[in-house]
Amino acid sequence: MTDTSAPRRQRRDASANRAGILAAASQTLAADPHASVDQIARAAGLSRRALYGHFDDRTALVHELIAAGAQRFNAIAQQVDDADSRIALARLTANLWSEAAHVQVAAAIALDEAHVEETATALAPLRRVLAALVRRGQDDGELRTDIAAPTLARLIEETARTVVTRADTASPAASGIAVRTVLSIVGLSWRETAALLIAHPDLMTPPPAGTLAPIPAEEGRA
Amino acid sequence: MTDTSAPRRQRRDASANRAGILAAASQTLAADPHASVDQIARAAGLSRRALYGHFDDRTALVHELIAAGAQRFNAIAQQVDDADSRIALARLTANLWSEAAHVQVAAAIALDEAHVEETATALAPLRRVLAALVRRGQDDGELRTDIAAPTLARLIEETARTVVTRADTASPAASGIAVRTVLSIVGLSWRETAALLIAHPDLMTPPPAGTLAPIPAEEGRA
DNA sequence: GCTATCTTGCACACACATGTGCAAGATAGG
DNA sequence: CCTATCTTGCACATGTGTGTGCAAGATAGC
Repeated sequence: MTDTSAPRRQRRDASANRAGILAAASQTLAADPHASVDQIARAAGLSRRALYGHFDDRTALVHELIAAGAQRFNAIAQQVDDADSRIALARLTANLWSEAAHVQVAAAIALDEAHVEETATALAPLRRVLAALVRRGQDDGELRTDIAAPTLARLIEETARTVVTRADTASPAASGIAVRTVLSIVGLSWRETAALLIAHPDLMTPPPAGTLAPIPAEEGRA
Repeated sequence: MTDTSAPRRQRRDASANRAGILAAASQTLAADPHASVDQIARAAGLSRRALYGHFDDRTALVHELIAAGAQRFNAIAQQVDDADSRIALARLTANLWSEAAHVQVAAAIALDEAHVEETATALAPLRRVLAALVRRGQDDGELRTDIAAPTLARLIEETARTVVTRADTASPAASGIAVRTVLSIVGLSWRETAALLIAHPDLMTPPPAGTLAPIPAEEGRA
């Protein structure tokens, strides 16, 4: 039935509220992965009942958050293509950080027993990029070789997650710390890291807005 | 009433069961800080009801775990007194690791909203040692100075926790990875770390049993 | 201003966890 | 072997979270 005379469109405030719920959930769950549906709804300025009008399930809501976060994660991973694995790693971290507000949720939820598996599959592309990066870096003698590639990759991931999850996103110095931490894990001394960052000043100044975020800027709400 | 003719002593199996509950709780909560009392009791081979015969509260049980873990933590911290802060840090990590089975709980619980504050105060001595160590190391030019002391101390702590919490304790290589990770965070290159570990082979072979655990086998209860 | 859409608040039913009371059974230990 | 101690299983009250149904009210949008 191609119902040309559709009874009526979806109201605009409805989709705005839906987006608001996602934003609120992102914030709330990043702080506490076990936050209740009521907490999320309240944070979005809606009632719990209204939330269930937009999402079938609590898990449906979480699914959507993970999907969105993973998409950003993976998109960032695809963009990195520096010849030097150390630069690539640094850029990956820095770019990832610039999206910290959007990915903190995924990072936090990744620790939740109930959704580990889902986040794992969602982040598979990023994992592949990282694994390849580490392997290549070790072959080229740029990264440490005293730790096996898979272990090192995992270590980078866990460390990065820790920094992203438990850092003050607001602080301007945080980005630098994240990058330095990853490069440390990968085997560089802090002076080597400093030299590398001076040689590549673009690492600390993320690409102009738009380049990194192909996802339409979701308009903010109250 | 100094009741000389005490009705009867506490049975021996009772205290054994109490210890069993603590051990089970340690294991279970390390894996999932939100594990139910029933899960813990079952893991100890007892009924939920029996557990409440040994502990007033769920929190009472957690309290005891945190206290025991923190005591081990802090005892280890006190023993480290190397002149070189890098060696001290490495030894601290290695010794801490040798008690990993006992401290994983505290590390896991430390992330739980409900008990952060308690673990924070319980681990205060360790934090002080670490803070002093970092400050001294920076003054002596042994540790990186591009990150402020408090931040670096926090970074070390978070990283160590991550490794302790999310590593395969069984693997013999894990200890080495933990030490290398901490030294990396602190600013050393992986080759510097390797050289340091070769120069101090005692770091990778923890002191003989008994040296590290001055805690007397906790006898009977209150 | 009419109406379909959205939100709200209240009512449930259900599941799960905590903590307690009590009677009946097992058992360590004198 | 006797008995105080311990464990067990059940029932119960309480609290919290999830998901749904329904009627009444607000409001966007034609």
